[in-house]
Amino acid sequence: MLAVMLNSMGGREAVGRAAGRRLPSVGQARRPPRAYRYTPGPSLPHPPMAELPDKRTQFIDWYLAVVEEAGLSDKRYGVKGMNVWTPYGFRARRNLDSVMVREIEATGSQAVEFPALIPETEFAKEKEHIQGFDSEVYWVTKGGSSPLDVNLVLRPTSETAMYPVFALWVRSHQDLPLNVYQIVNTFRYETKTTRPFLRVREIHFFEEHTCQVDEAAATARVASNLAAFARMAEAFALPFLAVRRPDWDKFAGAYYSIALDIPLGGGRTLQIGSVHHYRENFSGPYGIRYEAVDGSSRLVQQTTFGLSERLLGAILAVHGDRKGAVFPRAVAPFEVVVIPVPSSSAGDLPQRTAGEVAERLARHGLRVHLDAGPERPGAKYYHWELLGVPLRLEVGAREAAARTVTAVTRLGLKSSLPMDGLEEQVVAALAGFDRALAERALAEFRSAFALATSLDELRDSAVVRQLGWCGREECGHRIEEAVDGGLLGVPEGKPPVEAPLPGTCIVCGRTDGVRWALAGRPL
RNA sequence: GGGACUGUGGGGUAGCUUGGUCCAUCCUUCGGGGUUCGGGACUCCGAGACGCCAGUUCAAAUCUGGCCAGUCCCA
Repeated sequence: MLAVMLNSMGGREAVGRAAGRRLPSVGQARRPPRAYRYTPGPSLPHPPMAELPDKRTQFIDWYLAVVEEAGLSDKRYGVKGMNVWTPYGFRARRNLDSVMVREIEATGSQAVEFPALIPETEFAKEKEHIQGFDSEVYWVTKGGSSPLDVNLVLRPTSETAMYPVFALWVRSHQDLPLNVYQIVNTFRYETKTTRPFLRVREIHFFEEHTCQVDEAAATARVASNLAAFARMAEAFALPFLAVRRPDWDKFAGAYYSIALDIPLGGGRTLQIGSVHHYRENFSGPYGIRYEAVDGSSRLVQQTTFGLSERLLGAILAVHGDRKGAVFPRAVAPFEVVVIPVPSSSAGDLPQRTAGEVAERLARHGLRVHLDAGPERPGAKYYHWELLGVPLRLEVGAREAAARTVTAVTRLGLKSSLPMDGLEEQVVAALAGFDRALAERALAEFRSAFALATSLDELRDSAVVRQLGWCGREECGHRIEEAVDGGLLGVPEGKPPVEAPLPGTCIVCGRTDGVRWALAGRPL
């Protein structure tokens, strides 16, 4: 793993500084974040207060500003697409991973870890696969100064690393199903502009690979993966679509691919994961066979399930707002921040009480941070809102006198919680926050789709279009041309816009085999 | 893969056309002190940069070349 947690940096809880760059600190003095100015120009004598670009009209500027200002990733590392995970960003990632691990292991999958280097000879065994990845792999061709006899590929994904070994592991039907996953870094020589979390060259990758006894079992595994992802997405308050990609857009080597897509507004979409059915496309070339109950030798049927830190980008993109990041409880680096509100007459009472509150909540198992820094409370409010903490607790003289704390969620819901039973009240407030966040996201999700009945409607569309498609490739390409994007494919299950089945293909007007399909512009 | 552009303290910038005014401007930031503190305080003192390597020149942030990095457009 190249991701290294920065620790033992000296100073009391000083996790806020790395490599000379000021990071959002966790345990030390805070200052208001510097003003963000998104239109280049001469400095003003009095710069405006920190203000983010408008999310709707300048999405990518807004996104980059949030990632930078909230200190989630440091993109100043000198290699394109390879960014540094900061202490704060790493906390989010670890929480994200733990949800993925929890849900995939609930389906009986086991963690493994395969090497990062793959011999060219293995990499080349599946023809479509190598064609799909040929242009974006990193090669290791030398050991020291000597050229290698067999060049090595730095894994862009791990099929070709795992499957030769699977062939050794799988002997009998009793070895099946084989369900294993790993969370590792993979490498792709991305040529487009890279973006923190959304498009990187070193990918923090979750990949499950399975071998099944037959086609029906593999199909069931695909369904199980989709269900597991639905549970993850619920934890992230992230509405999504499972869409079967058209043949020309499936994963290199797959029999079919189901993509997990989210709308980003403005007709744009983001693929945050995928589940693939390989059938025997890989088990053939790699010789993954088993002896069946009847004594015959058969090839296994394979599936994979892939996710990455794009999920983190998606969470930022979907939930973030004009004040900055908004994290659902499951991924929030801190679920609660406690802020003492000093006053001249109260002495150290606010600090003391805030400390006690933080300690009680931490003992209750919550990820809590006490911001005891010297800044004024208002500055701290803005700071932690930018960083996306779900719940803020304010403790001042008023609260101390009334035996309460003031609670404000990141969505602005304010309440007064009694000190007695505070732990339960805080947990309830967090649950309420998650629900409100999910509702807000769902409302946005619903408004991101609309039906289209003619190709003209696809042009310059500000929503993702749901349309009738006959399934023919030539019609698909006409659709892609019209939206200036992609035919995402046919949604699994109910389409986003509830409507009776379409009568005709939007392109050719044919009536046979017509289904709802989605078209948008992938980010 | 092809093309265009850019690189000045931690972040953002002025200066570059016409080399000398620059031991480099301003805001922010960072360190220290003091007064403050219920939604981004103020003040005093201090710190920090011309992407890298060559070249031209009496003199280079400024001109030239190569490299590295980044951004945008096209395939």
